[in-house]
Amino acid sequence: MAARADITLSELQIALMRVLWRRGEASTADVAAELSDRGLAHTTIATVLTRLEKRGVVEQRRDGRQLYYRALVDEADVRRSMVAGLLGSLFAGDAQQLVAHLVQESEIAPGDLAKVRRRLASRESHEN
Amino acid sequence: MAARADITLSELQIALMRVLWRRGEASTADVAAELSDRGLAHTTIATVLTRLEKRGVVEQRRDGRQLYYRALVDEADVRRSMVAGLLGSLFAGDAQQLVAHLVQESEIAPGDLAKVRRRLASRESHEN
DNA sequence: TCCTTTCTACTACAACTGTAGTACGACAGG
DNA sequence: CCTGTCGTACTACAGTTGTAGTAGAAAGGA
Repeated sequence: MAARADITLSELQIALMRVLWRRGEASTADVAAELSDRGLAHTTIATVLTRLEKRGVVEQRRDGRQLYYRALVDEADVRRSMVAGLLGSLFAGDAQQLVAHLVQESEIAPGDLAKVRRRLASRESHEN
Repeated sequence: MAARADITLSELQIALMRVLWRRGEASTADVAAELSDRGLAHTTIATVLTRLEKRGVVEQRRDGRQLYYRALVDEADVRRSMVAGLLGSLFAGDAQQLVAHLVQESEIAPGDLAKVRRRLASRESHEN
């Protein structure tokens, strides 16, 4: 639900969301614990979470004194809009160029393209 | 040159840069003219250009009263860092997942993967 | 020379972000 | 009951971005 077109999140925001996506629901403390390697104050985490809530990206549930958060957009939604954004502004909307870039920058090996295709083919059946 | 690691630009900034990349050098007016469909005031263009200059992303040359700008980073640099950023935060650094995403979201057809690979292969042989 | 057009420099301001401190209420251990 | 701890709410502040107005200088036309 709530597959809004434009869901652009910052790196930190995505990091928090990833915790929610993985766990389904998480308290502020849970999120802070998982991101403890960043050395952020827990109030920082709380602030970002509150802002995401205000923005409608996550929802908040209260249990006693604690707040539990749950994502309102899924990872695919965010990927969709952010990849589309990058594609549009830097690759003239041409995904082939993006793939070519990945290969040239050695982010992916040419042979892996076939691998991806095979993997997808076996997963989907209405494909040619 | 100046292939700094982190060159993250906003959509608007990229749009300005694209003009510079295409033309090599362009005055504020040139850039404004090419982006006139956005309905921005030319002072807006000038402001953004100045900020990019301050940030070291472009350089400025003065000719009489006019300022001419020239990119100090090339498109590949920006693509590199921005794609890497997206890859890292949203795809766990796994480019195969990104390619799979592109196919699944119909940004690219499975058959095009082979096409890209072929295209790159033939380019490779011409490469000096 | 004087008025008008054209640029740039400077200033402004609202959003959003990263980051965190402080205050205050609730709860658990003595 | 008292006190420290914990968690949230609120406040703060600097940096970036989008957006643009205004002032002042320069150049051009009459």
